[in-house]
Amino acid sequence: MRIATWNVNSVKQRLPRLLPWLDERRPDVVCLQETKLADGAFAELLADELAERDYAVAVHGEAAWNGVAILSRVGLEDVVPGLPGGPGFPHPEARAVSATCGGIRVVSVYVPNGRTPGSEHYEYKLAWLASLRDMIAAGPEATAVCGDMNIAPADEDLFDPDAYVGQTHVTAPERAALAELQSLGLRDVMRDRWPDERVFTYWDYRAGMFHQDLGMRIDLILASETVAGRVQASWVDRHARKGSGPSDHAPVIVDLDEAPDGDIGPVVPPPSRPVVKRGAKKLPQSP
DNA sequence: ATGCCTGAAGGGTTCAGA
Repeated sequence: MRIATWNVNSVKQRLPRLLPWLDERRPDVVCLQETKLADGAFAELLADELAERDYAVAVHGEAAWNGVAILSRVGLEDVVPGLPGGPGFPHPEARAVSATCGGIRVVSVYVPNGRTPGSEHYEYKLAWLASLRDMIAAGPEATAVCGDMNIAPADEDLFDPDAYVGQTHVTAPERAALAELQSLGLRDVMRDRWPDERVFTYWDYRAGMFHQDLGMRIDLILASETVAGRVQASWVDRHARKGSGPSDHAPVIVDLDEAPDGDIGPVVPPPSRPVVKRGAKKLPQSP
């Protein structure tokens, strides 16, 4: 069973990349973020294309901003939009959707950005993460929280830690909130598999950041013990960040043993990129 | 010059993203 998560940065704009990617990677479960479409518009755009590919769909979106979805070919039950009782800004936003797929409680999340440490939006981010933790704590053991956490778990997840001092995504309260979520027994399966690898999932569109591999690892698959124990492969699909019209995020893909159809899928793929010593690369400055 | 891209909304420019 193959699970993937991808912040597509507008599913409408990403359609020419998303559909071929589904056909190439053939994930069983896909968590999408930043769909940026209301549910009706999502269905109008994608319902037929996804049905052709045997995907059932759970969407929770809004026009223009945010929006999450789960696509599944291994069942889609007990769909819950949002974080019940969770905070808003000021109103609840479409940043989470949960469903049970192939026996796993799958949650697609788009954690608030936070904008500036100490701001209202930052407090909202922390409150939102606490609410997510509460929901996961009340759920079943077999769980996978997948999505754009908007937190780099450690300095190793940044191309240049110095460039992020004082910024969101790296502050102690954000990392503590993530650690609290993980303390429920969720493992960062990507980092477990590649403990010393330079591996990023997001690269700014500007200044050729991707081509210099100046990025961050903020898209995670957090799996409970029984799920993490089934991981056969875990990688970042950097190919999806290349070429024309990419999202600024790359998908994270995890393969579990015992796919429902008995097919474990492709053999273990190569690491996301060759081992490169972490350097003190700096963001190129404008003249 | 936080706005070197990109997307979206609503107009001909602003805001958000991380």
